[in-house]
Amino acid sequence: MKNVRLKDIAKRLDLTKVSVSKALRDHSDISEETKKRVKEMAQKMGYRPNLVARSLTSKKSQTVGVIVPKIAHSFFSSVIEGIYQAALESEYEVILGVSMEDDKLERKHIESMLDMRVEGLLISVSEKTGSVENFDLVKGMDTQLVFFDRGFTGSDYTYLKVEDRGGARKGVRHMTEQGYEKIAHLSGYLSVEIGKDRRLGYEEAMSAAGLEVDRNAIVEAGFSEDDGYKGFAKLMEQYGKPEAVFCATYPVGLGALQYMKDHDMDPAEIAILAFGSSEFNQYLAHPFICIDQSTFEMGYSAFERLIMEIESEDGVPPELISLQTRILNKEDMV
Amino acid sequence: MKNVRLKDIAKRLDLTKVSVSKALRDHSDISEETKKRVKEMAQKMGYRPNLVARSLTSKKSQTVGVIVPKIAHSFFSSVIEGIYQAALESEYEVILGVSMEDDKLERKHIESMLDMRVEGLLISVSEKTGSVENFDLVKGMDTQLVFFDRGFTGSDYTYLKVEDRGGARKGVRHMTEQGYEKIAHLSGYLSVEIGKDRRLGYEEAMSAAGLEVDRNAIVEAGFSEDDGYKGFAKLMEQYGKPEAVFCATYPVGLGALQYMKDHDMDPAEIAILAFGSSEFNQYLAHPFICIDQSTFEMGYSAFERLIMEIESEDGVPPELISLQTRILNKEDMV
DNA sequence: TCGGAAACAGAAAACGTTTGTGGAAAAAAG
DNA sequence: CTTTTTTCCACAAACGTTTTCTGTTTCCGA
Repeated sequence: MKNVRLKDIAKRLDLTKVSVSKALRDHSDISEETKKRVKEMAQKMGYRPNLVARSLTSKKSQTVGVIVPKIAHSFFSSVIEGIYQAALESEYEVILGVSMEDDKLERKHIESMLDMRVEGLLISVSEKTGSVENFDLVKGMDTQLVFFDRGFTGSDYTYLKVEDRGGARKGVRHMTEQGYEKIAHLSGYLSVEIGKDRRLGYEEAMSAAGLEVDRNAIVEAGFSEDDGYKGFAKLMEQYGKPEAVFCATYPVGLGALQYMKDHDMDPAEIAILAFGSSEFNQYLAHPFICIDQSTFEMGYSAFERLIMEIESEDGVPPELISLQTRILNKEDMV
Repeated sequence: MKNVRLKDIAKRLDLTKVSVSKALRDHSDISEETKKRVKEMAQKMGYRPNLVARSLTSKKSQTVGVIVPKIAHSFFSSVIEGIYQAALESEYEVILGVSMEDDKLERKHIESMLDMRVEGLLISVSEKTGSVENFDLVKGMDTQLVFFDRGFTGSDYTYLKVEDRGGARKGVRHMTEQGYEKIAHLSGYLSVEIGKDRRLGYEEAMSAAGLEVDRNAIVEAGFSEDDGYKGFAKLMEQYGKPEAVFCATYPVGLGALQYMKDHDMDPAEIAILAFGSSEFNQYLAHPFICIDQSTFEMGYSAFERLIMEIESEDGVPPELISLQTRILNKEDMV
């Protein structure tokens, strides 16, 4: 009753394990009659195929690895949900690893996953990962690699990212169209690609609207809540109160909000436009206007793309895929 | 350079694959000298052990499966983070499956995971899973099963849950001690264990404080945001405005809050006590008082426990483990 | 100088599958 | 009837490891 193998079924039916294997997989070698007998016996004996043995012979693990910097963060958990939705519709299992923003740990995960012979890897790189060399290991193996959200533009791998520059432009234009003029910007670190791109989008939209791009209206804050808090403080000091502020990320927006609360400012007076979104947005006393990154779709598409690369016979050239953003206003909050 | 096997290393060094295998694992059969040579060659050739082959012979996959109803939900993503933290400190990889609150899908995941020969399963059951029979499959295999958060009390498996009744009691007592008297309750479904237990705790704390348990002050709402919205509406109708309301879950609290916003009520006038918590709580105009379930710890402990059961030689009796809650006030919000 | 232990390495078998080849009997075609 | 084809199944080998068993040297003490 326990740990039934093909051999055990075979013995009971006076067949060989090979025939049983074939019968279970509906191979044409086997008669309908026999197939039926085999399947019934397998059921009765509680047979469960051993996928690790199968992987060994077939050289296919039907498994992909996913590595993210963190989980308890609405952006990633939503992307992951997209990944899992796509996985569900595929025949692959998913091994998830969390790098906790650490390149050494990221590397460790890659190694284990390669050793497990995953057929593909879906990675959003850690903050600390300096270069694409961290992934050279993959080259020696029959494993496809696809980056999502955070990756390397010039690499040999497909990379799905949001269209930062265009998204920022769209968001800021939305504000100018509403009549806002004194629009400040708490940017991300300019050393990071998305920080730079979002800022470029901001500048472009301001210029396009015929508004001056005031150096003092821009503060290089960072990406976290804490960065937002400090950045907003600096902004108040060097620029004064804006009508609206474009924040590089949702958490940065939260930090700014916190500053206002702590300093008895009325959040109603300053509109916040944030890159990113959160399902909690509607509960804020004054919800942000969000440049939504369609996180779920990113996960879903990234997974689909990876499988495509795995299953393609003769290699797919790597692509840089930019996903469109959309503006979430109060009205169309979920 | 690609797909190097023990045999390949052996050939280059004029050894057998067995010796190479032993050398790499520091077996005492092999001289230090040879070990060094082997390791260097392995490194040079880019050897990566094949864990699926290893699993097959050792009958240990060093892998556990985790099944949760959903991911993009702060409760679960935080528990998962705890699980991953514990996994990191262990030698096991984690395969994650999402049941999307569906028992059929849950079952499908269990089957695949068993077929992959995971050594253990960590499950928070779906809403739809009626009985523990959904897990009978596990019995036939060498796989340990541990429930967390949602599980079955009378089963043959260890179950880690939060101490709902005591937590609710503690929370409500906290309110009565602050002087609140008209405390209403939006409960979860009473058919569900945690719904019933939290309500019992509420009633006990009210009685203990010498306050009347008013039937009209209790509405059986549910667990979601939507349930909270409707439940609060009903409460207003049948009971009127309370001084405080104890919500069965954090989302229920959000629903109630939304109702207030939609009906021009001042959220400041009604304190919300919620079972559960959220990292966004501090950004609400009037943060909830939370009965925190120490989600991270639950994930961490559940994983630890599972590994313990896997590695114990001669079976561990199943346990019902209750985790303590703690009250999060505005002051000690992170 | 002998006996025995320690150090080192190889051979064979096993883990549970799948794939490929071969072959006997039955069925179809001539 | 023979020949050919088809149907059905068995056998052997392979996937990349680890484990157990066996064997050869070397080294040491008596």
